[in-house]
Amino acid sequence: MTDTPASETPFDPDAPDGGDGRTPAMRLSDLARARGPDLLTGLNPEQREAVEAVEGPVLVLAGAGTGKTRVLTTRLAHLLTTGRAQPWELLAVTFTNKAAREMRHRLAQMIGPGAEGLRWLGTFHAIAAQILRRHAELVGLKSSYTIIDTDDQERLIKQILAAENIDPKRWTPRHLAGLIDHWKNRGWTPKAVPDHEAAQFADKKGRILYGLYQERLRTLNACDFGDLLLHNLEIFTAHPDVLEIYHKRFAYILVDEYQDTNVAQYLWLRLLAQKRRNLCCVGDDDQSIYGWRGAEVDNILRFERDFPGAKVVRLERNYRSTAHILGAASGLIAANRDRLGKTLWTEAQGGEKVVVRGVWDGEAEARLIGEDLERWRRTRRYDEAAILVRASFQMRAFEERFVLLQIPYVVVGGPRFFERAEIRDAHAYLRLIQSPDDDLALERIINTPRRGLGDTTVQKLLSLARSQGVSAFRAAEALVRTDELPARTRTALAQFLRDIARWGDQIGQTPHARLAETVLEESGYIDALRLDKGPTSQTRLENLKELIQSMGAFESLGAYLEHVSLVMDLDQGGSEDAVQIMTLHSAKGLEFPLVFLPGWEEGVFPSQRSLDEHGARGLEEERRLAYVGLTRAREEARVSFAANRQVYGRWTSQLPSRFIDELPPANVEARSETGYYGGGLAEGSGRWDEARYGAGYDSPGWRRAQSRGYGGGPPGRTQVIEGEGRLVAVSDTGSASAYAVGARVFHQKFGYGRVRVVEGNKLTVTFDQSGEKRVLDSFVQPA
DNA sequence: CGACTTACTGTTTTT
DNA sequence: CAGTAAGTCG
Repeated sequence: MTDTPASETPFDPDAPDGGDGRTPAMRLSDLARARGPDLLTGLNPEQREAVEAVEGPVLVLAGAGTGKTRVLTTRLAHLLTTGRAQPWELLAVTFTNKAAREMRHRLAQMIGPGAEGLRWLGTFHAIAAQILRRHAELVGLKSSYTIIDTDDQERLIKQILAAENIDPKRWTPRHLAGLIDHWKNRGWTPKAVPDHEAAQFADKKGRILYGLYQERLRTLNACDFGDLLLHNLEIFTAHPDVLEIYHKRFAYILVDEYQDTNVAQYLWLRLLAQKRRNLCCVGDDDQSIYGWRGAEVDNILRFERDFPGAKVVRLERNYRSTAHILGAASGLIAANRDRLGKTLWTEAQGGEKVVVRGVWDGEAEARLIGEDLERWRRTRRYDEAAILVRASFQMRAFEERFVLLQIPYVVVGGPRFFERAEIRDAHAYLRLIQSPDDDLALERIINTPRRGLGDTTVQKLLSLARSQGVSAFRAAEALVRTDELPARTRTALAQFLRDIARWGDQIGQTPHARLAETVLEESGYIDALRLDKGPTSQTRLENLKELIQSMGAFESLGAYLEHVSLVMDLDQGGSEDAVQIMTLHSAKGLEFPLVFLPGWEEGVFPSQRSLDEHGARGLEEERRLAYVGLTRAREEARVSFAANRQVYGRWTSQLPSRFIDELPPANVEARSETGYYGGGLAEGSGRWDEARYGAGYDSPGWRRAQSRGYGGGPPGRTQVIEGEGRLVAVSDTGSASAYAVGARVFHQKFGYGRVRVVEGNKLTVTFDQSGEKRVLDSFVQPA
């Protein structure tokens, strides 16, 4: 993200945006005349409507796989080529850098290099940061403010808690950081936080602490991610003249993934759009999966109320998946109450049904999927397949299995490059040499590598700094001129200060990548890492090398640091043929021919925590997550669940997810692996070998019963789930359990126990060895 | 100040 | 179970 210097007057209509007098728009309209009509050809009627509804508020409800990005980019291109707007008059906001990059790229394919002129295409945060740079003084910051990450944020809060004598064990810095984040997401300044919210932390000190934190940030000339938006809101509401500038500037506003906006972002958009009302929001309420981080589905649900006369366009024609996959996904999501309602359809005929399979445990699940993948590989590629899990702890079983089978895989998402400690350390050095007053950077690396400046020294330094009202660096400079410190400490500190100053002097003279190298070498950081015989030290050295390499692409050190603070994202070059393993969250927006959806078990998916903490709302979000998962599949989706799973080292008995019951039977094939594994029933006890898992599954009666819960189904329906020639689960979905309270039972994993509670076919059993568990009655046998 | 042991605590993720 | 963070000892 290249930034223009703050000194420029960007709002002058004659600003040099276009360059040589022939503005991009003129070039673009020439282009339009040349090949105008083909921009809209190939769009279906709804897509076309969404593109051409140019004036006034528009809400585009774009279901999964309905060509959302195409509509978005075509709309931008359309605005430009028809001459309605100049590139710099378009505000196009996304959530991720990836999405912004993608949009710019696709636009460039449509209209050529003119796409470069869209200076206001970017993430909410990047655009808010740009605006804040220009008006920073209005909220008490300098335009050179730094953007701090969550690490710094927590450290700062920790200091504040310590200063306020609050027990950091009872009230963790992370907890407060989370609350403050939440408040900022809602657009609340300290004053605006409602009492009942503020009272949540440390005996009603929440508001005060939030205020102190904001104060500290201001003195450090820093802000966190939430502040970028919040400060924008403050500026816009307190300074109508500034807002006016942007009203003039932004002729058309476009928002991607509108269902993910939080309150602050919503207010921001509303302020910017209220004058011209040319706001087009694209989103899908059914794919809102970020409620836990502040997204308000409500924003999309009430769009028409907020913008009276809004045009609503539904994109429902899906170009991605087979009819069965769509049917399964639509059936599932229909169970949600809070939705605007869309029905995906496709002209595609045929295709496989969604496969649902039950297995004994997590290991068997990994084995089964491994085999599927090997079979798939005979005709297709590994990178066409993805495994989408609810939580990352599920990944390990697959990784272990794939290493064994030598199936190549990549874990997408994982720990981020810029979040690694060594990268943050390197950045802290660079930040410090650039602005020595950056206390957070100083604190991070003053004793990294160890140079004898421990906790006591740092504490002394910080308290001195606070009492003098100066930065820690300045305080240190004063301190080494006194006899306050022990001789050794004093020498070490003096040396450190001299180093920082010396490196600082080299900025602008030494190329910044080279300078970074020098700093890491001369500080002893590299040496310390070389001496470290830990298993990760080698990788960390390589990471640093990569960092130095990537710096070369930037104009200056400042430009580089600005970039990393906002774009914590690196292009992941993944061209090898490998199976992709990732969370459902990180799969949003992607698609794969073959998708595995393992771990569909109560407690795992839907996640117990979601249910506990957010009740019905949490469940609906989990269901949307399931919907997102299914709709990633182009050709085949395979859901699985295990009867037993090891979570945090403990074995737990699992119940199939309620989402499985909610899949329309017509689109599902409940596959027993019996035939394939050639096994009969290991210990058949008469009633078990009669039915196959699939037998009763398609019956509407069974399904209706299921959706009401396991207890109330038609009598006598038996569900058998098998794997590897051995009986893994039998579920009597019909009549009440054959077991009575007090009965002695045996379970393969948990051993002997006594039935304590019977609810339909679910038992609560007190096992002699493993304590109380909830199990399906079919997992146990009379003892 | 640094190495070692013990207690604890575990979703989802971007910016 | 497994990773980390804080606490204890030399």
